[in-house]
Amino acid sequence: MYVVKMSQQGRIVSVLKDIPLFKACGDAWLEQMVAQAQIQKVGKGKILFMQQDEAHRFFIILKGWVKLFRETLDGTQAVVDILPAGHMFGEASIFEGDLYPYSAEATEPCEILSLPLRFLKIEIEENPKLALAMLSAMARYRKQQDQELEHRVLQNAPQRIGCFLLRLADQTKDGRIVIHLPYDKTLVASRLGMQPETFSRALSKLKAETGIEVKGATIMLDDLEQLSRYSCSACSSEFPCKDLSTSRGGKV
Amino acid sequence: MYVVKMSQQGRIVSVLKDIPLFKACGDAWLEQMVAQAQIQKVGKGKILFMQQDEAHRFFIILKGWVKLFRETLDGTQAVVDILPAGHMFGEASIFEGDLYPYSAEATEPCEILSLPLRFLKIEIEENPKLALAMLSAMARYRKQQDQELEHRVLQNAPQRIGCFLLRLADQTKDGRIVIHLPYDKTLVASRLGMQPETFSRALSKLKAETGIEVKGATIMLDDLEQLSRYSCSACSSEFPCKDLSTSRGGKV
DNA sequence: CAGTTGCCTTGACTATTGTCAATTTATAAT
DNA sequence: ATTATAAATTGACAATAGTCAAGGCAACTG
Repeated sequence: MYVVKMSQQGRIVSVLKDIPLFKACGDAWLEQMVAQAQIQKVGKGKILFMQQDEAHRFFIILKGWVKLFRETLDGTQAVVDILPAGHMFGEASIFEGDLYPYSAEATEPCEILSLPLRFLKIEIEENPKLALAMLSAMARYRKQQDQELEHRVLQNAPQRIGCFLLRLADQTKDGRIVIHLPYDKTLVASRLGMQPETFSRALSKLKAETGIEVKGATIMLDDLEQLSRYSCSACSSEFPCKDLSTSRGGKV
Repeated sequence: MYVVKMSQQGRIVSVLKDIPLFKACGDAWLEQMVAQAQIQKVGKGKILFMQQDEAHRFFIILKGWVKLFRETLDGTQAVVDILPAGHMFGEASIFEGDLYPYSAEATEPCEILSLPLRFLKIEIEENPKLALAMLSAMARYRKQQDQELEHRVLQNAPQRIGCFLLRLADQTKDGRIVIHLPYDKTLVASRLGMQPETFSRALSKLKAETGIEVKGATIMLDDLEQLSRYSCSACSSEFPCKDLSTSRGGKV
């Protein structure tokens, strides 16, 4: 872990500017923030923080994927989300009594930027624009969570996988499509709330039911309709999904 | 449905003042809001709005319980929440492109207050205090949703029922406790994401495992530990739950 | 290149939950 | 009270997902 060098500051500022939340913040504030930034390169499996830890900093992923999860005393995990580069996490603790509401772990070698929560908190209180942006972000997240819960209730394992794949694809595209799983199947399974074995069998069933081709982490479809007819029938929203972020692969 | 009479306005204002969100708003604004208020008395099963309807108003429950749900084309429902008197719903559509993100139905005869969303939206944009209060409310909701999702993954049916019961009880209290189910078992079942038959059997199992007594909608325990040992072992947070609202029975 | 490791798959079995149908119990209405 | 109506329970069975153990495959390592 190291404080950001002058030469890197430009890079960091541009990363921050790519995050919708910080559109509301002036350059002066962003630069002040970046001065407090730290970057850490971590290996696979590195725990960034544990649920209920005191939250002093929030994080932005520069490289790699991060798993957010909650776990019981006996070690069983419920995966909250798996986030790609460009995404932020840990910032919600501002509203949770300054405790992290979940644990975070690098699922592969990652580069993680961290910033002090205190400054964010103050700025939210003092900059109404940022407060509004934060509201939008929270609302978007809320929508995703509602949908996630719905999927767990209404979709079975093969349908959830189909839905997951559809959301990885460019839904405006017609015709043949190739999808790459963004991370290990085991991880995808946990992200979808099922066991690896169930995932494997469910993917086979999806293959049998829809005729998709599976080759390792690569999935090929003749067209999206092949999947959407199977998966989206058990969803309250119709295809194409209206809530997809530009950076696909993780919830915003 | 009727516009609120002068004689009722005082009552409405005091209802609004009991909602944490509106602590941030001045009396003048509240009265202006109340002038636009409507009250409707509705029978059981009345649909207040459907998912994806254009959202012009948000609602506050004066009497009765309201079910929020999402449903697929074939009519299968995923219950998002079931709210008691004093709670607000439909306000999140401000951030969802002015469409309701779920459907709402009265689960029994209800008295429902509705207010224009437009004014709320404007006030949120202009009153930073309200924006911050809204953020807190959203954060609280988010926490609940995260926990809900976790419970669905980590707890089985009897454990979820036990958890539901614990959250109805006064968790500071020691010794013998009597709990009343706030609504039909069928509804509780849907709230917990299971079939009525599963609920019935799961409750029997809970009874067998923990020794609670069940008599219709009344449940008696010797002490909370009886339940918490059974249910909370499959939860990432420890007992007692720190996130309970004062008005128990529904999520805040 | 052999050997190790981790990921993925498969089989056999169990546990949990859902479905359908029948019945009992509770509630409300006349 | 008597009936109509809805809610809850129960049994028999099916579907879905989880568990445990074994084997296969591929990537990395020395």
